[in-house]
Amino acid sequence: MFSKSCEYGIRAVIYIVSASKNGERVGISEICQNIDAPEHFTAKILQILTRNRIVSSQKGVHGGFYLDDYQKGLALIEVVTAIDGKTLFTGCGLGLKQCSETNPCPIHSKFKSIRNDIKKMLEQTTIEELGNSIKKGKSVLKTLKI
Amino acid sequence: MFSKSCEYGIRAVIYIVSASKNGERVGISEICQNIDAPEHFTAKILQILTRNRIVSSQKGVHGGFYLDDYQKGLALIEVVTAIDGKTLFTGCGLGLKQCSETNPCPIHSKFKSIRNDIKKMLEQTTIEELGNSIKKGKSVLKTLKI
DNA sequence: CAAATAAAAGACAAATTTATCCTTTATACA
DNA sequence: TGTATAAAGGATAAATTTGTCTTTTATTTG
Ligand code: FES
Ligand code: FES
Repeated sequence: MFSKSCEYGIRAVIYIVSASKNGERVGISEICQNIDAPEHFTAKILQILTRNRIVSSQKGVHGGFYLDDYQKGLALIEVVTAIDGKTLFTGCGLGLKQCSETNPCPIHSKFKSIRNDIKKMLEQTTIEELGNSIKKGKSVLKTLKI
Repeated sequence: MFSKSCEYGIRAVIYIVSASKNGERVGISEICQNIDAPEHFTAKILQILTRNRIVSSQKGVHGGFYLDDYQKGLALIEVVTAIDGKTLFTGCGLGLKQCSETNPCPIHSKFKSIRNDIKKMLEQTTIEELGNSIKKGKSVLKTLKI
């Protein structure tokens, strides 16, 4: 569904929101420990999100990553499109060069419906909402004991 | 969503069903020309499907691939699981080592719902049904002019 | 200003997926 | 029976994704 990069990216932003009380910044090593992701690789993904103004960052002492109020309200789809692009929402389910209404593949109609459901879900879900779920202990960002 | 292998595999079986009138066999090169897929690679995917008894094959003169009546009635999910496994239907949307009801990730509930929709769709769609759509000219298996 | 800190960036490496080529095996049919 | 045919299978290669390591840049703080 999502690429590994995207999975790490989503987990990272959710962790940042859930962990940074009153504008505190969260370092990359703390993030990766808590979401069980490779540090340098995840750092690169956060660079993408920072360039796309989905997360904020600060270098130097007491630096780290954080989300401002506007960014917290962003929907998950912003994170996904920044990392994986929009192929998931526009591409053909059978890999035809382009999804088309006039020359559809055999599963076009059924696939389109699912594709739209995914899009809708990602549009309706905010980063903050998921962060709150973590804060409340209602969900986790890494599998506990293997 | 699906791997390239799976996309080729699905398109191949649909083409075979749509093209083999009265039990005729279809050769790999004909298949690949009509679904716009790499020949040797697709051949390997059809080997997997043949080993899993989702398609039938015959070596030698007048040999090729075909589906018997039972196979035509198989649902698309058989093709997908044979090639991509069942991760799409059981795995965590955020890539946690395992999807769990008791320790869910923040999007578990919403993702599970979509995952089930995909599964249901693939269970309810038969290969034959999609082949008929091609036969009737209602859909295509490759993008015409680029 | 100098030192310490942490993200940004670039280069490289491993792993996986996708793709190609060549040989072997089974089958039909002349 | 032997030859042509087409799938099966094995080995290899290219491309992409994922992961690691090192250097550079920006920022804070003393
Ligand atoms: S053409 Fe395949 S999903 Fe639209
Ligand atoms: S735990 Fe993530 S989808 Fe179930």
